[in-house]
Amino acid sequence: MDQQKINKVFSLLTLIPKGKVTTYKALALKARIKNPRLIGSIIHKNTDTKKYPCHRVIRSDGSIANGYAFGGKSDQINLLKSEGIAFNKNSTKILPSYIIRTIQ
DNA sequence: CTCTTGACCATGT
DNA sequence: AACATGGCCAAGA
Repeated sequence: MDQQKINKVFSLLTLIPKGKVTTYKALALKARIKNPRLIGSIIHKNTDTKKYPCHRVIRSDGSIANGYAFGGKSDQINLLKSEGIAFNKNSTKILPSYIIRTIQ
């Protein structure tokens, strides 16, 4: 992986406003990465929750990814709820109005 | 160099 | 809506 693309991904993470989330696909498009899986790989290695809000990144269908390395899905959901993000009835998916599908 | 794996996605059922 | 399948392509073993 290019270091440039990695930096791009993390700088984009810092741009996500509190109370919103974005998707792996959106990040991949903006950072010119061809496979959205690579986004997950990148942010999994650099586990700096304090610097970068990796809990604000979700799948394109609105559900939470499996591999969150800080207590799993439930912790991630709680973090997002504490930021004011609402979920559906099962707490499995984020409501579409909170999701940024395209990054400016 | 060749496999296997993955914080995914779109499509079909 | 929920599940299965195949595709994707770069890292790592």
